[in-house]
Amino acid sequence: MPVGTAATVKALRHEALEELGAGIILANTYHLYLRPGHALIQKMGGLHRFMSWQGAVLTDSGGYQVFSLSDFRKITDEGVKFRSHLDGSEHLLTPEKAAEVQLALGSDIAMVLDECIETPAPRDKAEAALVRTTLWAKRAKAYFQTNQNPGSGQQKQWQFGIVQGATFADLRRESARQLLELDFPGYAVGGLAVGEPHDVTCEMAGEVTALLPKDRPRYLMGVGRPEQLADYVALGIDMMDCVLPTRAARHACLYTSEGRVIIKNARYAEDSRPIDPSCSCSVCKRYTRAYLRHLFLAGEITAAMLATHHNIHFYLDIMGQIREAIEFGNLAKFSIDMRARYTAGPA
RNA sequence: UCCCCGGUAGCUCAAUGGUAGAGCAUUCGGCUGUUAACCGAAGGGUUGCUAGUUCGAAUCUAGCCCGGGGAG
Repeated sequence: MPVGTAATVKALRHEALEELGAGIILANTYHLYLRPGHALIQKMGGLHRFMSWQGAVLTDSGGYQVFSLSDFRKITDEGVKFRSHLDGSEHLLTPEKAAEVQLALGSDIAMVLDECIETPAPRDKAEAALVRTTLWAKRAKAYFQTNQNPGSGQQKQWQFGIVQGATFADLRRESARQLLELDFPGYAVGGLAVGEPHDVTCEMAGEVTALLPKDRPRYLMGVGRPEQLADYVALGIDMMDCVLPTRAARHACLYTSEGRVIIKNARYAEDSRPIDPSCSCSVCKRYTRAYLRHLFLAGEITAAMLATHHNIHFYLDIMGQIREAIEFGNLAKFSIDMRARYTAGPA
């Protein structure tokens, strides 16, 4: 899922997303609640109609902002008290409020509010966050079920639970067990890829996917690097989202089949090759590295647009290749090849 | 011809007698449920030139060069 926090995948028009075959994007409850406000979006006919996007939308709950906006918040069992990063105003985000906002937005998949903590974290802190996340999931589900309005002709929304437990395998398992009792239509694994080594991420994800039902979506939140995606799929992960392809693109880092290309580097000044010679995206078909580099150095908006287009194509193409590899039974080999190409470095 | 203002990093400018700095640019890193067209590091100086005063001058003095303005 490309990330479109503020109801837009930065630097990409929906036409481009459709061309790229993006079927679902991720938007953010916290950001849309602050601006333009869920009431306004509801008045405009819901998130899909408001942003004119016919694909699916998953809304994150604001749980990650509990972690990333740590200077601006205070957490209690009731919820999270935030100071807006926009104007400093105070807001209380509770599990019920997060569900309410997402119902108003009308996203296809809503996430429960969770408490995401940093790693490495002490065990007592991880336990507390786990307990609170389950408590919040219970309340979020109750609110969601009571207030979902199937008579309105609106499409039915799904709500996913989120497993926490930091880097403790037993806590991860316990968190999964507690959420399974609540019977969500899909489950996410949260609080990973926040600084711990990749093999720890995999170990934790593996502990959880082993317990979650195979016939419901299993979503690893916030990952990952290109060469890591196949590892997660191999562990049973069905869904992922990541800002990396879009953010890195705006910062002049392009992902290619031969590794990362830092397009601002002087070595590309007279490089007439496409970003990735073996890429079939419309940017690679038309533009050279030299031109892309020029656009970045000149600070042109088009640089971000073209780079983002390519990186999203690259990520979605990897997912396509992973599906193919599964079909042919050689996912493990694909994963090894991918990592080898990335350690080899760019052309 | 005279008077005034200025000349410091590639650019725009700080530093009023005591170790010459900043922003931008350049080069190179980083970015994992977006506070992020962002963040970090590095390179880059005979302070226009020449003399002088001083323990010590980007800073004070004189002359010259260059730019801008004014007077005639």
